[in-house]
Amino acid sequence: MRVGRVEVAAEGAGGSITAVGGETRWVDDLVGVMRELEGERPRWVWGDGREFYPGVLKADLRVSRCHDLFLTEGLLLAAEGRFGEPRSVGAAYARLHGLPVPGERAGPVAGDQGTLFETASEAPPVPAAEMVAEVHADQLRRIAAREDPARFGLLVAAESAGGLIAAEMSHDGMPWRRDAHDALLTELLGPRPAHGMRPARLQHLADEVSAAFGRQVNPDSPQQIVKAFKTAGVTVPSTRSHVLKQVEHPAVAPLLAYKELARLFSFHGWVWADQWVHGDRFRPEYVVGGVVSGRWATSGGGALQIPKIMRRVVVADEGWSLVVADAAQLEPRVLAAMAGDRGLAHAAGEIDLYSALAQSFGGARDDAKLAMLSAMYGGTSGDASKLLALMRERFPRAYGFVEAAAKAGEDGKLVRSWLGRTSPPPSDSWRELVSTPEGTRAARDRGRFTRNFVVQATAAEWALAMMAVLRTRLPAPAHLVFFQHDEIIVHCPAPLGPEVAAVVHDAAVEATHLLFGSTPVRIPMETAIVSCYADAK
DNA sequence: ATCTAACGCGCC
DNA sequence: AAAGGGCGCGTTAGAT
Repeated sequence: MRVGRVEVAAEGAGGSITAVGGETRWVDDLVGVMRELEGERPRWVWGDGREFYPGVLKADLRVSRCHDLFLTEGLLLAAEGRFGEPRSVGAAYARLHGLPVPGERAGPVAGDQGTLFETASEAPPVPAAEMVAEVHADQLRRIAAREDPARFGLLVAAESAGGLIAAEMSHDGMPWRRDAHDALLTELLGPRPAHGMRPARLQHLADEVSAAFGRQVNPDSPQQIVKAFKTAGVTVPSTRSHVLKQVEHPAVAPLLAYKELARLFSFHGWVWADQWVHGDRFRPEYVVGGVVSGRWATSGGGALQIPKIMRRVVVADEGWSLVVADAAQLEPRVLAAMAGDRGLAHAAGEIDLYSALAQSFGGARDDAKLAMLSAMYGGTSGDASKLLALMRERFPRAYGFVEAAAKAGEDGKLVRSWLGRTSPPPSDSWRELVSTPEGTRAARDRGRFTRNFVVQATAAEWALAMMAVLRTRLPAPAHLVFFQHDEIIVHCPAPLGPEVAAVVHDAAVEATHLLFGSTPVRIPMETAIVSCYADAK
């Protein structure tokens, strides 16, 4: 069903609302009016979902789809080679009208007070509805002007859906059993210590380290550790755990144990839980498109770095289940589809891509995997060069695809994902460095970045498309509670588990079709219906 | 007192 | 000879 776009701008409790092409109305209860209109499933157009949508959720309304001007502006600016310019509606409007751009870091202005910056700190004094309307119209024009407007439009829709999902996941929270978390910490570290103190187990390990060195050493200080080892006659280049594992010294064992537990204590300990877990729900702050490749980042809570050992405290509510699903071997499958490499696509039609690859190689699965990863990451270590030669021979189009991306990067050019997300340009200092004799290293570094960018960014947009589809098809009250690059968790009443798993499967198929049309490549999701996250795979 | 860089390691 | 892409974030240690 084709339905219209409706622009909204909140101002206090009320706001303005405009069916595109029609009159702008002021309404005192914006969310109430939106609730009535949502039945027609319009695409809501708003400035910045991070500000706008949480209030809508608090009022218990969820919308089907939106066009997020802030997120879209970021995609467009990057595609236009203007990476990093301010993305707010106010900034976009100011650019349209040649006004000072809020948030812009302009060059220093001559003055007798040293460094002054010409910055418009606030949006232009124009009604929000007017800014939304003009920026929206401008964005639609710029999307239409892209090389492939249909693909870019899909990217915009997927990114905007990501904005909805991120807000909803923060709103709903991920099940997180505070009592189980506390028990786990106590088991590993000892009881919760007083503020500013080490837990008993950590203090014990720290004392062991000092005893082994025969003097007081702070195990949190790499400098002190390196010095202490030197005094003991052992020279270490760093205190990374894989380095220390090679060292024979009585301090090593307690030190490694200390480092592991200290990280748990400070990153995901009691203080962390006090801040981020409430009512047995973990509510992190996601940053949609926070990584240049389009992956999400977090601005708090470290949701994308939760140690695996913590999975045991993620437990479904009584009578509910977690449907845990991840897209296995997503990046090589995406590469196969993008590059149109028939051989690789054939292998990517199998459940275990690397095994299929190994057959084609006539080698071991591990070799095939290393070859694939080296091609995507630009690695050349160990046996990789031999394997890469084989890769080039057997899968010339896939190999050529990532090589071309690497070459473009080395030449300082931009690269784009399948749907048109664009890499940042190299910095001025990079350009200077690359033109010098010592510049080859910098060029190769950027080549590796752009080589990986095309694959990682396309994988990220596949995941966004998959979630966007999934979100609209989930049977109520099932809802997404977690997303980590290629993995999702849905929380649902237990009887709905199998249906949700089926919907996840369908969403993956649909996303593959949306991006790549007809392709032999399959991007399957492995799903598990569990009550505890730790029980998945 | 506050900011920043480096380190190191958790996740994909 | 070795070598890989992307992040967040707590701690230390040095700079301001």
